[in-house]
Amino acid sequence: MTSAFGAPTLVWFRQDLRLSDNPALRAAAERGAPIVPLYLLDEETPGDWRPGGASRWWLHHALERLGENLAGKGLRLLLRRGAATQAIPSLVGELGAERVVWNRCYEPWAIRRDREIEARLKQANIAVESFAGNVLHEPWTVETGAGKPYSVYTPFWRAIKDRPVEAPLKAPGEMQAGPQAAGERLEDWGLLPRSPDWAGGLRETWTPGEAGARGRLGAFLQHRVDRYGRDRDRPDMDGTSGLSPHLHWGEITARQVWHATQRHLADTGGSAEDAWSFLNELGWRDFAQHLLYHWPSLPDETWKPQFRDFPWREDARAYRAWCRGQTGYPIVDAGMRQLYAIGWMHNRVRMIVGSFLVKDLMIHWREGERWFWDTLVDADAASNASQWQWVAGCGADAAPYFRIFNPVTQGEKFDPSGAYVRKWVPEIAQLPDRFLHKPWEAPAQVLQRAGVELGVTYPRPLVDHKEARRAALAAFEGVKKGAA
DNA sequence: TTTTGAGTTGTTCGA
DNA sequence: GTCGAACAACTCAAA
Repeated sequence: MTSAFGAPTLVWFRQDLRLSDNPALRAAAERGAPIVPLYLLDEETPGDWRPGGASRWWLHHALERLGENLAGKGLRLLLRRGAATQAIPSLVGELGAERVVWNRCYEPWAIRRDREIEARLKQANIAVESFAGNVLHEPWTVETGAGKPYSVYTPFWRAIKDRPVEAPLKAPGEMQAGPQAAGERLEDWGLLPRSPDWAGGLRETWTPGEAGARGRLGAFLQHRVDRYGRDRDRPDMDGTSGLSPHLHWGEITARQVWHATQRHLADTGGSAEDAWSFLNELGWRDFAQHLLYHWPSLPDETWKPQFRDFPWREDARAYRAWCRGQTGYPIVDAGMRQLYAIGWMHNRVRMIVGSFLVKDLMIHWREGERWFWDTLVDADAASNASQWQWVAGCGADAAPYFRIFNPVTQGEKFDPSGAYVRKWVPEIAQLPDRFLHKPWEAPAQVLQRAGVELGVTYPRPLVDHKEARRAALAAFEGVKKGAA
């Protein structure tokens, strides 16, 4: 089965669905041996952390694009399904491959899996090479003066911000194809939603794939990065990069984004402050990977032990109202509906809805984490877990427990004209600005003129924020005493 | 070892 | 309307 050019190399694609700046692919291409590119739908990933609905939609399209891009270089993407620890070694045998390469992932289940596969392959005398994954700096290369991992962001950032970032690699040219093996058809994986097809908003919003990622980065650098510091907090404006899902799936790398931003700054003399506040967000992304690598229980367990006894409430009705954007707090509902419609929510609003779930409703942060996992196209174990723990106040580098977002104040401050709420909560769009973020305070006449009937066309507030805040503070007080 | 300064994203209250 | 202080104490990171 081996070609005249020798035994093939298996290039295993995972969260690196791109050709450019792909160290594993690059290394395989440079060896000159024939290449078999593979994507494996891994059935060994723990059930809670298999791609959710929105992620599956993204993955489908990302694989289509990757397949086309590889075809352009003479390769055919092989699709398989199965338990990776079995499937990879057995495919290697089937192909007569003598080498397997991949780019690293940092989720605990991925690390376990990769170690096991590496051990099996090496036992069979197969060469295995792994390369840096999609981060600026790998998690173990950043440590405190005492040789320990960081658990506070600011010193972590100080430690990396001036460190050189590896220059991105070019995509390989034409490559030598390895032997054909029987693969599956993407359509048969059922990654796309049917009956109902809820992906309309996703299709209108996103362009999965390497070209889509590059396009987004280009537009961001051209139009938005120079105002990033101001606009990034405004859900009513198009002020963020929108790169998160592309970064998660590795259609673009943090290294590419880092260097492109630096180049933009050097070439255009744009605002350094704004550019650096964007680069700082890449720092946060690395920090989340760093935390997950060093504290692998982060997605499942409350990081600060004293919070394990926090009196979380079971309230299926309130949880459902939150998920569906029916809490009666317009900014919260707008965010949750945006999420459901397009698979993404503005970062500022993520904090507001998170604080509301955890502190106003006192529902466990893991419930929020789970919903986000299923509905976000950028669902990423590290970022998702660290942000939920942050907002709940129980994580590494947590928000102080008394930092409880007021959904009315936040709405008025960051969506001052109400454009965001009006877009996503159209049934109250006719309300005047001064009542838009607090419809329950509007006089009956104003409500009537706007065609709003509270409790009928739009819900009354699920809880009274002032009261809920008091209750949350009291509960946090209890956790503190419990620890003492 | 001890000390010191500091810590993403907020709110409320009272002057 | 605007401003500063209080909210709590703890732990991290570095000197």
